[in-house]
Amino acid sequence: MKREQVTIKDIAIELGVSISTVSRALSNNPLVKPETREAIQKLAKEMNYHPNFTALSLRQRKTRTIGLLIPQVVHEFFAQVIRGIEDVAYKQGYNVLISTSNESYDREARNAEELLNGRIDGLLACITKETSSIDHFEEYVSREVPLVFFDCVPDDILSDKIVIDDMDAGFKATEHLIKQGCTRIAFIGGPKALNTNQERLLGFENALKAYGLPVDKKMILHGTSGKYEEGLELSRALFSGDIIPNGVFAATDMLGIGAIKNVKEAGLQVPTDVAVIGFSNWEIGAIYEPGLSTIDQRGYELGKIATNRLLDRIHSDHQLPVTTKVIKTTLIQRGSTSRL
Amino acid sequence: MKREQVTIKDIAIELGVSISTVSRALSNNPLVKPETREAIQKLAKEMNYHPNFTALSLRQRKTRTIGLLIPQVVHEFFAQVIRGIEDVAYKQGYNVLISTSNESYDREARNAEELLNGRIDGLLACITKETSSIDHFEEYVSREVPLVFFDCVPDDILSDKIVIDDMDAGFKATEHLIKQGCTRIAFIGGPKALNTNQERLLGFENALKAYGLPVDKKMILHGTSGKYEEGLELSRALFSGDIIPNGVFAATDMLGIGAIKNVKEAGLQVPTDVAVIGFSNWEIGAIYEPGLSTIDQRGYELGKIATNRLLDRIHSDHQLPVTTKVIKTTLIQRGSTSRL
DNA sequence: TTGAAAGCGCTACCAG
DNA sequence: CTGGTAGCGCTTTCAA
Repeated sequence: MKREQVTIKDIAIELGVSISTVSRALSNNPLVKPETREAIQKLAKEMNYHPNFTALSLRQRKTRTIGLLIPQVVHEFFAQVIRGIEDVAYKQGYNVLISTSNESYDREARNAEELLNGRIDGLLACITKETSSIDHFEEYVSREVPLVFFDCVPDDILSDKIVIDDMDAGFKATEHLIKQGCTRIAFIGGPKALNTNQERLLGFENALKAYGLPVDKKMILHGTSGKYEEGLELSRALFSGDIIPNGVFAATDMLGIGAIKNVKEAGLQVPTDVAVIGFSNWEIGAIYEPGLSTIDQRGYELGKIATNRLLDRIHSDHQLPVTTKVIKTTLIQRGSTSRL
Repeated sequence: MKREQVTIKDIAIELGVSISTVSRALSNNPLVKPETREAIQKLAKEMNYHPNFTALSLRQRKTRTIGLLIPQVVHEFFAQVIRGIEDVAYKQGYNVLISTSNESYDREARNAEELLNGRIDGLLACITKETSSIDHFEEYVSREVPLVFFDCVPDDILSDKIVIDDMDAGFKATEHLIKQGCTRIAFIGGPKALNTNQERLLGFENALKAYGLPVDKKMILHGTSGKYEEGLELSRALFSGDIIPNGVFAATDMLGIGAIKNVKEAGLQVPTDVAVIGFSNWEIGAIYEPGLSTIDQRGYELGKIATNRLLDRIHSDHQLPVTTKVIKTTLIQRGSTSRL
């Protein structure tokens, strides 16, 4: 049915030489006589020869493909990460095989196992919100298949990790609110169990303590999705309590925007009555009114760094020591916290 | 260095049987004696055997991988498309190899050629804004490698295409503005050469004509990026002209939001003075104030339909007729056009 | 019911 | 400088 791909055998027959010679000629092996080589290369071009990728992979035991395992794609942060990965991978002639778990632990585990069959040279992974057991990654470690985690990483695994300094970022965000004169600051975050979320909260609490402000558990609320609607709800709960906050640190931009919306609906002014800072630096925050102050999560850099690390590991002929790289974030101030 | 993957040969040696028997046992071939089969399967599990993907691909001449060639990932529409593709692909046991062209024609061409080496079973592609020549896709057609275009598709190629009905959508959007009482309606769009953009403009003009409104070339402006900042600029140009529009059809949501922002800054009210409708139904439009009316571009469905079509083609043992599927869009009305 | 052997497309070794 | 051959891991015919 389908016209088959041209193989070196076809070229060899056509020219009456051996396959070995064709193979050598095509890889510019100097042992081949120049005329022979040119004739072969010319014919190869004419016949539209492309080396068969699968055969090459099998032979050389490498696929020039890296796997990417993430919870979702419809997410500005992951999209940025993918762009970083693609940019580095493309330059080095690698392809990216994408596998989304849809925030499902089972799908993540299944995908991770399936990719462990020699089809990728290494894996970049970000675990889901609900991932607790990491058995499905242990075999990468024991088989020494290059594996680099980024952003949401498991604690107990001997593997490279690239993360942003969530605690430091949480501290900076909270400190910023304090310096803008906020005295009653609330935290609204994503899933309680998520390690990035925990770190941001820790930074929040540390900042309050550092500046002598009380840490009030009633001012700390957790959601599940980290989305806009949840921001609205959590904010409603917050502003119907005993103590009305005058500052809110939201662990995601969408929560932050939901919070602002609620505050405005409650007849309060942002930032005068309540200052709000988000987290991630999504495009929407710059466009929303007022502009949302936020922490830049640097997805693009994260993707690039993780990929470079993975490729280093892939190309290294000896075991590299396992490292955890922590990336510092930057604070972006916009209208939602500009009180002074 | 790395601990090798377990192969059927290892199992065969361990059990003192031939590799053929192991192969058969693992594929549940009924010819194998039950006890032998069970012993083999048990050992395979114990040894953590995973069939080598590359060897399988080479042998069976299929990779269970589909290629995806898109201009960018940091784009809500493409993210939705990818989600649709992944969902269908995952269910059918296919993996997705992603290749972004970064809106560069050269990179698109290079990627397309590189993927034509037997590493994918078929390709899903959306061409870039600047793609004119499509030589790099012709070989897919001549070699009968399954190829399905979606969204931005080339005109002159004998290949499946899945597109949304941009002209109809443009008509609907404009008609909606007219029915809301707009009489001087402007169009702001992306690159003039982009076929989706042209279709939307055509629908716009048709609607004006159908309702007896004049088509004024001064009220039609094109940009290059389709982004927020461009919306601001185009809108500024529009509102500093002789005729002040009371309705704007923006060919992307970001252009629409830029336009709204500019209108507000100019001291006019949305939707009372100027009604604005966008295109794509990005999340930001629902959150922005006022909410942006828009056309739902149905990226998720587009991705699903395109993938199903591609897989049909991959699985079919005879040449399927080439089809173009046109998907109807739906209008979503929000505050930015609710004048009545 | 099992084994031997060919072959998918390619590279690399060993002879000549 | 060139050809023959083995082998990457697997399936599948053909023989036994």
